[in-house]
Amino acid sequence: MPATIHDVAKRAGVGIGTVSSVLNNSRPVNEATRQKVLSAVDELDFIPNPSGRRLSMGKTHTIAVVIPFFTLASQVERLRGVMSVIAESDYDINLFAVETVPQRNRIFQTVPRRGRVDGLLIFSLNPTEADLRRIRRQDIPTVLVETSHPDLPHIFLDDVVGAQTAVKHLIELGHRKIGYISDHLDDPFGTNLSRNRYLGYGRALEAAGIPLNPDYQRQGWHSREQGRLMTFEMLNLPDPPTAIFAFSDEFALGVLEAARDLNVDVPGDLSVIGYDDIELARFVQLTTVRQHLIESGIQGVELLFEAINTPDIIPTPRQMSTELVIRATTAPPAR
Amino acid sequence: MPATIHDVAKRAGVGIGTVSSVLNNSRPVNEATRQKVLSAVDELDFIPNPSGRRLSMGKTHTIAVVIPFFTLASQVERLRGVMSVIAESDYDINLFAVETVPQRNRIFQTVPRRGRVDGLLIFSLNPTEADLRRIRRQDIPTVLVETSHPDLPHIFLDDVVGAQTAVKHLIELGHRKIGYISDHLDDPFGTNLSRNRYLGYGRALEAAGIPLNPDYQRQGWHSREQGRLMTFEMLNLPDPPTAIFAFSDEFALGVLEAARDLNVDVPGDLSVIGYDDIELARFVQLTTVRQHLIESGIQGVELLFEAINTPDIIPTPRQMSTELVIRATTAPPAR
DNA sequence: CTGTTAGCGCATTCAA
DNA sequence: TTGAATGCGCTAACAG
Repeated sequence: MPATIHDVAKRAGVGIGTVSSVLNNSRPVNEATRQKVLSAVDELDFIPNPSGRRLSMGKTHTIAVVIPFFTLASQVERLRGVMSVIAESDYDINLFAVETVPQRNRIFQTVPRRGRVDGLLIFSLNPTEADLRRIRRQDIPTVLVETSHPDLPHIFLDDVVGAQTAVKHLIELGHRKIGYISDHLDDPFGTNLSRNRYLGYGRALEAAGIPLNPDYQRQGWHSREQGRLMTFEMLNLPDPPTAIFAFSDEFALGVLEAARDLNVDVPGDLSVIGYDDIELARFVQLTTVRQHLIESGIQGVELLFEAINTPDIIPTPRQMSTELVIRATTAPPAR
Repeated sequence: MPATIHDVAKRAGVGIGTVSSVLNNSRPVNEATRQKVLSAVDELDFIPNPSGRRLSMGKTHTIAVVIPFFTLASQVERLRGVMSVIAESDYDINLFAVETVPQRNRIFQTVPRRGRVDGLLIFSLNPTEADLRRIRRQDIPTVLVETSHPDLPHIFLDDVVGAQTAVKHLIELGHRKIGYISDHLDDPFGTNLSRNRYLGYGRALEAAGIPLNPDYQRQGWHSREQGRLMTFEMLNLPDPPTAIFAFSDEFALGVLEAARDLNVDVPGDLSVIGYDDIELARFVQLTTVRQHLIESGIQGVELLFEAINTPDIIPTPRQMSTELVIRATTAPPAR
């Protein structure tokens, strides 16, 4: 039904090679015939069929973006960064949201394929050794964002230091009873985000000579609601913490919600600090650790384009800074 | 580099037709050869090249989702609904974010093509007559969400009624000075969302015999910040409104922010009502008009799949209800 | 400068 | 039940 290159060629009275040449500027064409072709293209509203093109060129002009926890604002902001640079390019973007482990495995097995996509942008997930073998064998450019691997270009964010900074801030304010609310330390996806931030938390406490208190640690599935529930438990302890460091802003919002429900004043009776600095954090005046989410998405695609355009060269990973943003949810403890 | 169907055929000692048959169950195959093929597939980690497949079958197994204002939480929630059903299907999803008018036009011109995608899901945007002609000529299934067109299947949301309900609520509380903060009534994308909600606003006022006051209307670009600025202006009026109906929750958040900055008590001195019921609305206890965002995304794809699977039949549009959700930002006026 | 042809990887028909 | 041949729409090499 749609016009093909043959239709255009016939209408312009030329061969298909000429049409292709005009469209791709792949070889010089006489200006007169060039115009004939162009008007035929216009009249037929012709646009080359991408599948034909891909098959012939061996490139898909498509990149896949793999995103776990798509419900989280932080992931969406990263994606936003990606979209902004994709829009300026002539690449298409294939979106893969992963919510379950089987889904994750299926995606890692089927998506990184030459002929399917030209590159892979993976958020927050660690490829297994098997995944890596496939990626290497298929020789498909792959960039990690918010995780890292020695063999793969990536946008690195130092979670350990980020978390440490946050907790150090609380300690400097005078807190000694500091809770940590997070995702499961060994999450089913093999992510090490929770663990790294936990490490930073531990180091900050250790540096201040504060022993770890298991009561002050809770883990649950990513969500504001879970954050709220865990906070309830923690605040109902006989000796509740005076401050809570949340794994993410999402969790931190749940903490704030719980505090509100329990009439616990923030930051008077409870200091709260989040992680990510999603847009909303500013709105609720949440003290948090900024991740430059949008920028991480932008740099991720940039790195990926580099990898795609310079085969045999693995772009050097980039490290992105993380910084404490002090707003209105942290203060010295009541006494 | 990646294995092709020929590699598999050779390794299994069969013809490529047989391999294809096994993979697609397209014709009966002897169990023994079937097993030979299957193990060859396994050993070579073979997955058919989508481009070859698409070219041969004339279907892409891909749908495009066109999303304006991707920065808005409401749009992301819709997309979330879409992703949840896509994940269960064997379709790929191509994402197109539109932020500018030229971008919009380019996308409408190049994306709705057979051979490019099997279907089109459009959020919040109205196709022009020219767009429609192309869609028809290319015979490409297209579903509209949050807008409507008599010739296209769509998920319809009655903005006029939704807005009217919201403003009626304010009037019933006793308000007579009610502001409307929105996107531009004639937005450059040709959307009529702002205008429809404005219509509902006007009708509610009219029904109560309250004259329209131009001072109580402000328009600006979608964003919390714009909402904040417009609210500043409005609250600085000699005779400021006692209630504000915002075009979206996003704007409403800006209103709340402005009120907070000006020390105007909500809902004591100012009632605020939004539109959409994004997840965040519940968190800030915003009274709003619920849109069932996620569900609208889900139903949108469902309709699209229907359209794809039953050619020649245009699925009947679906109407989704809209409902007032009263929370903590609305109350009777101070005096 | 331009027309013709081969081949990209696959599904599918036609023979056998 | 299966192998070989054809064509999907395109780019690029080849031949003029």
